[in-house]
Amino acid sequence: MESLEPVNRQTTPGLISAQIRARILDGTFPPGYQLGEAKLAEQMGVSRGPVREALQRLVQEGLLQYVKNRGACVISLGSEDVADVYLARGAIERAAALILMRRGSSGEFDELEELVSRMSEVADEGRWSELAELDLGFHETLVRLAESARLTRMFTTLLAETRMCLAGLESAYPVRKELVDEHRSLLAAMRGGDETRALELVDNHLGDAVRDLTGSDGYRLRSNP
Amino acid sequence: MESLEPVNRQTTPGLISAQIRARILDGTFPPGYQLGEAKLAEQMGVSRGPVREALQRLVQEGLLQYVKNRGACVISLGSEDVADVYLARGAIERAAALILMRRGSSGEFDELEELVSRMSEVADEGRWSELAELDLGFHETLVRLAESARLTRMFTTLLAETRMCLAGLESAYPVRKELVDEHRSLLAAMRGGDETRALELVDNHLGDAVRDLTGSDGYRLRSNP
DNA sequence: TGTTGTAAAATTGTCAACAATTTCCGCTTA
DNA sequence: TAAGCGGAAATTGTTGACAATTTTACAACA
Repeated sequence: MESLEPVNRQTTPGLISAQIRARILDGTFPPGYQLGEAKLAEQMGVSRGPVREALQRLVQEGLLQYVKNRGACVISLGSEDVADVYLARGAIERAAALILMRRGSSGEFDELEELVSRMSEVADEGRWSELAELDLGFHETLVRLAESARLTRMFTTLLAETRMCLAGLESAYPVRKELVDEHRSLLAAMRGGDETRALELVDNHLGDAVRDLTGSDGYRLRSNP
Repeated sequence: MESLEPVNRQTTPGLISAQIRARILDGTFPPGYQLGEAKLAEQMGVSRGPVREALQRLVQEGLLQYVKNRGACVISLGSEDVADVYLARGAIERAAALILMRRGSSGEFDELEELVSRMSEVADEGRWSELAELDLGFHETLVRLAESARLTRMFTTLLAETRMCLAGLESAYPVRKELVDEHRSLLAAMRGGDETRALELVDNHLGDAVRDLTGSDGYRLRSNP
């Protein structure tokens, strides 16, 4: 017998927070921007209650900062924060990679393979913004495939913060030539079951990203000599 | 000149959520218990607004579940959830251990040494509940010493969920004889800079905990043969 | 007896108004 | 001119009331 999916309508604060989140990530609300409850409420045609709830949700996600009696404003991530975001991503992604490798079912990797192929195409044609999106998609998929509710939950927040890091750059996304190759070789290492190498590649990949974003090397997880 | 600490008065929702959190963790509000906003508000002498905000905060922490139009109730963690909590803890704690080992300054470990000593004392005298608290304290300290805001933030939630797992057991905390030794040898491995062994010990330690909590082995990160 | 429809009760969702706090601006004063 | 001091304006925090939804209870009916 077919199981029926439960209907889940969106809640009002959910819709509101989704809109604000999108505005933050696409740069409409830049870092430091102060979000007045009354203004937002009027613009969206609701009262301040649901808006407050939405803002608080975004604070928990790490996209907004709340100061008592002074409201919410978009966080601005310094280079230390960028390094910390990628450090935390490393923790989650290493665990996800380990789970996939030790699970054994190699069919899991096909979805990742597909993404790498598309990255390769897109990179050849110089569509950099799409490449950036596929890059994030690869990592998001990696964690999702691990099928851990908590790893996924934590990574969702980190992914949003990563987009903040990228949006913070006025310049274009600093795409490296090696980006596609790095994903390809990571995938190969995972397929081959070479745990040590796979974890090393995850670290290096994220470390490279931090170096590109911050200009210096603030990443704290260099491999030992 | 002495630096003056900024005064940070607690916000009302903060106080409320702290109280409710304590009630959940000490078992006053058992898993599945439904939390009515009006009742809580009356008991604490505030209106429903701040209570809603507090509840939402606890939902984000993973202690409550929210169903649209039906309010919040305390989550009940099945054995799958227990395994997932410890899996996620493994991800964070492995990263923290790596950071500490690669940082080099061995003075960091003294605080952990102190905790292990106290664990040993307490275990000899059979004060099990204190031992359980020190156990959690060890892991909390391990992550805090890594000085990563995001690792700490994520671990706080996982620690609360761990306490939920422990509170869910009507029986006493299943303390193992090996508990103290496991911490001691982990600390030794970290001091010695033996990364592979340290990570393995973290995995085994958490895996053992899951086995004791669920009765079966639901932990997904066994070491390879 | 078991199911269906309906109304009452209880609970959550939303709103608008009021209180408390902070910020901003012009005035005074040395 | 610059610092200090109100007071007004703006913003957040909290409240109580009302609307919408869900649950529960109970009667009608096959």
